[in-house]
Amino acid sequence: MHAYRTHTCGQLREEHAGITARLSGWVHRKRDHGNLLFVDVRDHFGLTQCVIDVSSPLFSQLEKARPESVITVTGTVVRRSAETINPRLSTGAIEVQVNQLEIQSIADVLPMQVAGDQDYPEDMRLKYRFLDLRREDVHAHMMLRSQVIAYLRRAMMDQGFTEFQTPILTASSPEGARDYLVPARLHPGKFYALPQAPQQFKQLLMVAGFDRYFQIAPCFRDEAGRADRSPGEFYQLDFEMSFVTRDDVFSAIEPVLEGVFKEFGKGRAVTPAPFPRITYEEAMLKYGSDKPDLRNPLLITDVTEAFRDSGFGIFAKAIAGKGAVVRAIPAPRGATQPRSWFDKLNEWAREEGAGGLGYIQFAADGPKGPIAKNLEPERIAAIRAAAGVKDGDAVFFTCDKRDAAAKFAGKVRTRVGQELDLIEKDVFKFCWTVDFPMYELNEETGQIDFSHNPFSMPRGGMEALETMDPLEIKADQYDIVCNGVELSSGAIRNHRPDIMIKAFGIAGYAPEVVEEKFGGMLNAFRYGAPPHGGSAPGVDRIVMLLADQPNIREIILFPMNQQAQDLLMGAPAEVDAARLRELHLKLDLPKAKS
RNA sequence: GGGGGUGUAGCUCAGUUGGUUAGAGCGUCGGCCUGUCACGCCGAAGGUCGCGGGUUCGAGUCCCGUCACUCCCGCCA
Repeated sequence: MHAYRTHTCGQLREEHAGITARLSGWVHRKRDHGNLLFVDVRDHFGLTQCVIDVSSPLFSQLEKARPESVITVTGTVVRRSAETINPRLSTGAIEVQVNQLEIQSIADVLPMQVAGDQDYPEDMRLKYRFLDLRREDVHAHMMLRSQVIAYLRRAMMDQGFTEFQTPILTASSPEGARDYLVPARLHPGKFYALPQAPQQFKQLLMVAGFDRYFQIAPCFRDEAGRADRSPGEFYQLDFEMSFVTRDDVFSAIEPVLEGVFKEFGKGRAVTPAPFPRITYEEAMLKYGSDKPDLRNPLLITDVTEAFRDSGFGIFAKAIAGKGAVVRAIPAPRGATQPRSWFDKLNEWAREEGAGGLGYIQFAADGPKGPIAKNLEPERIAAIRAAAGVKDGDAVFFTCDKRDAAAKFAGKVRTRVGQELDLIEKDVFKFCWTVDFPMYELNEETGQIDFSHNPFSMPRGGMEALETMDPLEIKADQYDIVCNGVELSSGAIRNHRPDIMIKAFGIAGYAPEVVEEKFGGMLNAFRYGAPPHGGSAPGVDRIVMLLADQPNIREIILFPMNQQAQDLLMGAPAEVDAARLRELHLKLDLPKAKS
């Protein structure tokens, strides 16, 4: 039995001419001239053209091998004549003249082609993922993913982090998303939960004195998918550090992120560390989002005062009545856009659920548009100054309660930036969003709720909790954002039981409840806990950005569809009655739809 | 849970105000072809037009319902 191959399909060059080589791989494409047959043999490494003519007894055998059959060919490597060299192929200077052939695996007629760049429906690609993964682009994305993860591991170790595996079968988390549950056979009626993140474990590792931990961590959440969000499971670069301030966390992770985007960004510019820091408040005002896309040069400004008690009744009434605010979004050169452009955006605004989208055009012969007619000239001048626009520009307005106006202004900013082609290209722009509010007012209940992570340290610690208006307290919490994509959120954690009980008290939790729900963590913090903090950038998101893919399934090997089904393996699936009995489970299914 | 889009050959799609036998490209199968590399040329097979109901002399086309996929909202500390 000989070896399957002497070379890979991406290996042979002109200097190999004259030798005998054996290649194994898939029949990528055949070009059958009747008496002369070219076969491109493909493997993980590349493509090599093999050639055989009708005088060979193997000719008809090879002619019959369908695309994607697996074959081994042996033959002489020959230099191609000058006019037949294929410069687009790394092996294009040579070809292999076949004199032995083995067919290892015959392929049936394919449900989807591997060669070529035809699009296929998502569900077919997932069902035949093994074929899809053979395709050049998809294959390359998975290699990129692997290389990114290898780089992240090295970079984190270089920063002094140690990788640990934390449990997969663990306890249900009391807050956050829906857990995936696993029935515990040995404990009837009880369940394990899959971790939504190794949050508590990594904090325990800090208490245990490991100083700097990281993990390419699988995370499980039973929530709906999105194009950019995998349903079910995803991976984070989870890390945590002891004895650190926010600045220490930033300076540890910034070089890792800058490095991975430089290494795999194909020459695209990357924000150099240190990344800009934007407070949550500033982000909501200027960018209309807590994840600002800094590639977009447009900045939102507040122009509420220019409309207060003004002649433009709709806004003036909203300001006086429900305390609305007005935000201005500049549209450079917008004054020269036709009426239809504004109508189109206005229609879009209505589809987005806004009342409409007001605007002023600053034309050479004066302000124009429905708002300008009803607004005093000095007010228009004030808007113009505030928004920082000049003749020839336009300004859009959103008017609503503070949060809604800010968020919609953010959408307008994005839309106008796209419409006017203002978004910078071929660049990765990073920033930190910092100082998230610790609490927010629940509009339905009137109660004060945690705004994000209840385990973050409030900025100002116990003193802030005791003296400040809860809605004014900031958490020492931060998001890392790249091109408007939230890569992760992190925090300096609250490692003090007294501050934690106080913090939960403000959100309406009695001390006994906190003890009952988070006793494990609290207990650990009572025996000497270092101040600590960390974050967890999403690996899938990083690879998506690097691969420039809008859909997360393009960069995951075996993704589930939006309904959280694995079409290839047939998961989830029913289990037989014996298994259910063993687990002490009885099904109580919803009535089938008739 | 809610909203939008899509659904015609194995795949990508076209299909006119509702009209007679529903088309093209890729793929498959057969024939021809000794320098192609998306080989070329000739031919063939392949369709319950997602499914169900309705309107109509007549439905791929219009209406209602339903299912599937996809995108978005909710959700995702």
